Order: sequence, then C-alpha cells, then structure tokens
Amino acid sequence: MQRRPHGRGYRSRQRIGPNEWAVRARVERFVEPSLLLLLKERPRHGYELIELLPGLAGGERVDVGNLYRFLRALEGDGIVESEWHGDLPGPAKRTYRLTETGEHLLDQWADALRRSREEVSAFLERYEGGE
Amino acid sequence: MQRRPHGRGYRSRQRIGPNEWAVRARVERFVEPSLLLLLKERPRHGYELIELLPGLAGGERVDVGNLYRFLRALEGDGIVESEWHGDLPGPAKRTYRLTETGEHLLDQWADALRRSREEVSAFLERYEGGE
DNA sequence: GACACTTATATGTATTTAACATATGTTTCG
DNA sequence: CGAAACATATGTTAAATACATATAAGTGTC
Repeated sequence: MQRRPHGRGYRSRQRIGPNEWAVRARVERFVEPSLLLLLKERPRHGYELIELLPGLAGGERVDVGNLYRFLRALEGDGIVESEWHGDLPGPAKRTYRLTETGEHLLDQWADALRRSREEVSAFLERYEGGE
Repeated sequence: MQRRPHGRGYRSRQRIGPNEWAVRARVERFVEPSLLLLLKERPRHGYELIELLPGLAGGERVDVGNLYRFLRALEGDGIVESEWHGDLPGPAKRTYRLTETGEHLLDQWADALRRSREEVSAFLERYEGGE
C-alpha cells in the first residue's frame, strides 16, 4: 500500500505555490471547550461528539483516536464522568456527562476565549490601520 | 543549582486547586502573524521584536531562543530578508524586512484570523445561549 | 448465514509547536 | 574594571496534534 510520505505541510502553514502559502488560524486545544459545551448541553457518547464537533470547530473533523484519549484524560481530571450503556441500540457506548468541575472549567474557557478574541481584534485593527 | 522539575501545568490548562483549573486560549503560532505585522510597519531586528511582541500577544513574552530560530526559518521560506547592521549604536544587529511573499502571507493570516474569530464568536454565542 | 458497511472505542507512533535551559560576544555606564 | 543591558544563537524536553491501524458489535442485504 502506497503510503504518502508525511512531514511537510504537516500543519498550520503550508506551501501551495512558489511564493504562496496557506494558513490556518486555530485556537490551541479548542476541542476541549467544544467538548465541554456539547456535554453541558446534554450527556453524549464519543462517536456522537465526533459528528458534532465539526459544527463548532469550523467544519474540521477531529482525530478520532485523540478524541477518545482526550475524553479519558478529562475523566481522569474529574471534568467528565462516564458510564457504559449496552442497552441503547447499536454497539455499547460510553456516555459522558459534565461534572460540576467541568462546568466551571467551561466558564474559564469562555473567559479565556473572550480575551483571545480581543487580542485577535486588536491585531486586525492594527493590521487594517496600516493597509 | 536546583532545577525546577518541569512537566506539569506546562501549557494551556493548569490545575490551581482541587477542582479548579486555569486556562489560556491562544491562537496557534500567533507569533508568526505578529512578527509579519511588526515587520510590515517597518524593518526591525530581533531584539526589538522581542520587546514589541508582548504588545500584540496579550502581554506574554515570547521565548527569545525560539524567536531567532523562527526568524531564520521565515527567511529560509522567503518571507523575510535580513541584513547585518554593524553601524547602528550597540552590538551588531541583524535587521529583518518583510518580502512581498511575506506581505501576502500576512494577508492570508488576517483572513484566517477573521475566520477564527467568527468561530470563537459562534462558540461564545452558543455558550451564552445555554446559560 | 456470509458479506460488506456502519457504529463505536481504542492504541501506536511521528511530527510540530512551544517551553525551558544555556552559551557567547558586544556595548554602555558607574 | 565589572556589572548590567543589548543582541544573537543552539540544545533539549514536553505538549499538542496528525496520521495509522486494531478490534468488535450491530445492521442490512443477497
């Protein structure tokens, strides 16, 4: 099986021509607040989150493997709690719900995101001013 | 010399209490557009950029070592160009200026940052709606 | 009931980005 | 002179993310 060699254009900045670059501006670890928000709305299982996350993160699909690891790490930190549900239709699912700590963390994220948005706005104003 | 063990609270999320977390929301590689903007305004040398960057990146000081590496990487990609200036007062400085490619890249960054800001706004609206 | 397909969760590993540490030389100023 | 500030640079580790692959149960279909 032909394996695409990886290593270049691996992430945020990518060459698309001799003097052309494409960039993606993303908030670091944005999946975390996204997960928390989705779980605050109601308990959900991993696969459901995978389908819903692109709606919050600019259409970008998240890495499946990392998501499950992420969820268990959050559980380890007491931010979410999970339970197996074998009764629901389909394969057994692990349903996650947000803890009180998790809700508080989401609030922190919201504050941080507002501050980040301010920074970006200040940047853009300065940029537009000099055009 | 006592070396502080590093590894925990290393980046965006940090435990500050039993059920308390502090978070920082940052745009990935935000130093890049910041550098480009500062260099678009006028050519500058590395040390000057170090002093000016916190004004764009929420007061956070950037890592000195990484910055110089960053600048040379940008030069390798044709985004900036540099020249030694031994004539100016103080130690010899390498003065960087933005190339045309760099200006175009900055425009790309501005677009990307506007999109990112939209995402964050959408997130916050959804968050505030459910409070 | 064999088979492909979807749903669901999980681990392995490489790469990129950022943090932390340290080295080296020059200039300024008391 | 010696300390502090100016200026650039390399080495190394940890965190975040991308990419690859494994495993198993349920669903529909011929």
